[in-house]
Amino acid sequence: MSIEKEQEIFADFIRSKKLKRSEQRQLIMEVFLKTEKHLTAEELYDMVKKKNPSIGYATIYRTMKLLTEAELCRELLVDDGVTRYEHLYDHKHHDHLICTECKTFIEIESPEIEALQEKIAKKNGFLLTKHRLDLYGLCRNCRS
Amino acid sequence: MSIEKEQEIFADFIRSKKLKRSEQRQLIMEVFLKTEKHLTAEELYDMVKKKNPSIGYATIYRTMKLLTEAELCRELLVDDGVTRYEHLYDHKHHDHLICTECKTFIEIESPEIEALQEKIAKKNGFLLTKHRLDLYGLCRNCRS
DNA sequence: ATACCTGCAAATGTTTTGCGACTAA
DNA sequence: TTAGTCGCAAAACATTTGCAGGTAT
Repeated sequence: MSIEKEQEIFADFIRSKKLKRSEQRQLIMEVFLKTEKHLTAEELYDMVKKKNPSIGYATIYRTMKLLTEAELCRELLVDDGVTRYEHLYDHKHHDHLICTECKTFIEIESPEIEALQEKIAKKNGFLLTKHRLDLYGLCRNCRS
Repeated sequence: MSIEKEQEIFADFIRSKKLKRSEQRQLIMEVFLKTEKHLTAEELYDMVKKKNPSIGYATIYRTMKLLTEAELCRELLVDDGVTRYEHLYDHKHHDHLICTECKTFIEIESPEIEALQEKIAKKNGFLLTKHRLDLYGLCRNCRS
């Protein structure tokens, strides 16, 4: 899975905002894009630190904010109080099935649920801007 | 709407856990139960402080944990990072429609959505323990 | 040369915890 | 009397920010 398109989008974003490219941002972006997981800032920090031991937490957070702004990343807030980051580019909207034991994230999609949500919002006079559906439970392995 | 039944449940809970009754817990419980809103710890603290100015934050948090254990309260985690508390006793399971502007919470219920969730969980081999559905948007008043 | 960036440490905001004094049982 | 409880201040935790020095354009 190539990450070139995303890198290009980020480069454009940096240029359009009159920001600068930097080694650190480049590295953090690569680590994030090459890992198809829902990573926490800490996990990202640990991975990036291996390639650049002088990196600071602040740079991780600041870069992830930029990637989020550039729509390459989505911040995921789950019930354990730690923000996770997931790929957004070329990913359809989806929700999550989360194993509370091993923290596996499975992405799910349900047009039927989305339709029902719209119906409920409409009935209550709301203009829906976003939603969040997390299903928590035990995965096949952790049920035993 | 009477709160006697809930008070009785809490008294039983306290007894069964070999804890003690106290003025502070009684007061916090009353303030919580008499307010049919989704309160934050801070809001609760402010309200309780009016009746007992010496109350501390820690007592609010500790008491709300007890009420949650006693199943009189549910902790609600929404995207602004602040925990809110809502009544649980005699309240059916429900989700929320939240106005991001005025922070109005509307409780919603959808057996159809719940059924679809179970179906998705089953398909993925998950044993569902809980879920969370928040719909964010603008309410009728805030749309203008 | 002029922004912008970085790492660090300090600050933030929410929630939890340790502790000595206090109080219900 | 002996647990449990309280309020306080300090700690914990994830995240953000100010700053002085460094870097891309």
